[in-house]
Amino acid sequence: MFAHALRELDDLLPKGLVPSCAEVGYAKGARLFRAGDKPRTMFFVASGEVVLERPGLQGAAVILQRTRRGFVGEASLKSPRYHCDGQVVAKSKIIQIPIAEILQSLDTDSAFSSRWISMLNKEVKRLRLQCERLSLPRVQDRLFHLLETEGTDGLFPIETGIKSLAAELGVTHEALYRCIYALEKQGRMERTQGGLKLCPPAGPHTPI
Amino acid sequence: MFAHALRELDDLLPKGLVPSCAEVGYAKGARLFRAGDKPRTMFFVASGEVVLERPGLQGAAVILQRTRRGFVGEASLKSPRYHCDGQVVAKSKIIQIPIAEILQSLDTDSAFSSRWISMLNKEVKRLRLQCERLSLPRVQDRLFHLLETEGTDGLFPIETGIKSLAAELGVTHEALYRCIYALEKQGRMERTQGGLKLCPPAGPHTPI
DNA sequence: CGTACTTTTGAATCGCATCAAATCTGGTGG
DNA sequence: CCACCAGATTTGATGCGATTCAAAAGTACG
Repeated sequence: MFAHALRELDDLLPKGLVPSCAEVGYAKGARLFRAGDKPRTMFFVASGEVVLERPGLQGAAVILQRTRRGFVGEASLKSPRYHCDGQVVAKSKIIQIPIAEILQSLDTDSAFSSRWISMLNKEVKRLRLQCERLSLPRVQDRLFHLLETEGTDGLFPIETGIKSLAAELGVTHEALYRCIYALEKQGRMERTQGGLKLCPPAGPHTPI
Repeated sequence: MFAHALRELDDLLPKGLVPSCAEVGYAKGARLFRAGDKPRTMFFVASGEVVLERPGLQGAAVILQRTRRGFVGEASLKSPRYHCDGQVVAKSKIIQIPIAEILQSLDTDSAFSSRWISMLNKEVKRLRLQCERLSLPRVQDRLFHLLETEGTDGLFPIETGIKSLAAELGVTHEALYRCIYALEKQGRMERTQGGLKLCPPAGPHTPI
């Protein structure tokens, strides 16, 4: 059994697989794996932050994925070796699940296989939303898009602080702060206890 | 059997399922489905462009996904109803596959199930890359990221024109054009016949 | 040969990144 | 309990780069 926050893992994995999992703490700067390594365990970031990166042709590192919560590189589930490095960039707690056992369960447990597909479906959906969001040129539009798609009734909880939210929106925290302030002043948004709330647009002729 | 471009569908689907598929042409403006409809067929965009959208709280439509090639809303595979509209925004050819048959095959054909998972894995990988790309603030960085991650040896084919590429990068076509021009002038990139090519950085001390 | 679309170029404006720094916060050890 | 430190939050000033609007030139297609 994992902590409350990890209910999703509990619900996803077959009961028999849970005992094989381990929750490991990592310090900032640790490395989960290197390019070339053979994938043996699947990593699920419970808290903290992990990036997958590899050196680019232009010298600078190219970031392939940045995860603050969720699986890292499920796509390597069936790869013989990693094509990138897995770096821990903030103090993290990470659940490790043996890949061999996952693969075997996927083959033999069709209910698990079905849940796994559902999980991937949800992930695909979420990522597409995020892509559309990041395509919006202005911070304000990205924020509205976030609240409208990920919030519940225009209410969106901020778990990990504005800075982290800004990173998710692909903007600087300064820009996000100023955007929120401006929207508050216009009465289009409210900062509530640990969250953001959308105010209904006061349409000139809102029908009853 | 589908056209050459659709080899991937041929390879993915079980043989028995292919005859149930239909390739349908759509005009710009057609609607594939509405929010509330029950999903009955899966859509695979062979050419053209489809968007999934729904009205946002702020009035304007919120785009959930924009597809020029690939599945539209696989994530609705197991949903009882659509939560958005599927609109054809450019003359398109779309393959339709009955959902019931897919679900049945997934349950009974574990090899197909495995291929389906691999397909989703690839999609997740691709989407994560795109998210990272869109998080980069400057057009130039997005372009480099694209060439380094999706290109082969720094060579990237432009199939559908600069305008479409610009949309994929989340920038205006004007900005993209100017960016390419500037990089060419600096000798860091070349426009080749129907594609872009990265020039190796002339490091001050490149070892032989 | 005209029409629709893409490509290309220009000019003006605006929003965000960037750099800097003050304030606030929680946590740590003296 | 207080002094201190690391990190997050907040505010300010500046410049760059992208959007936006406009329009010319090129191109595919019926």
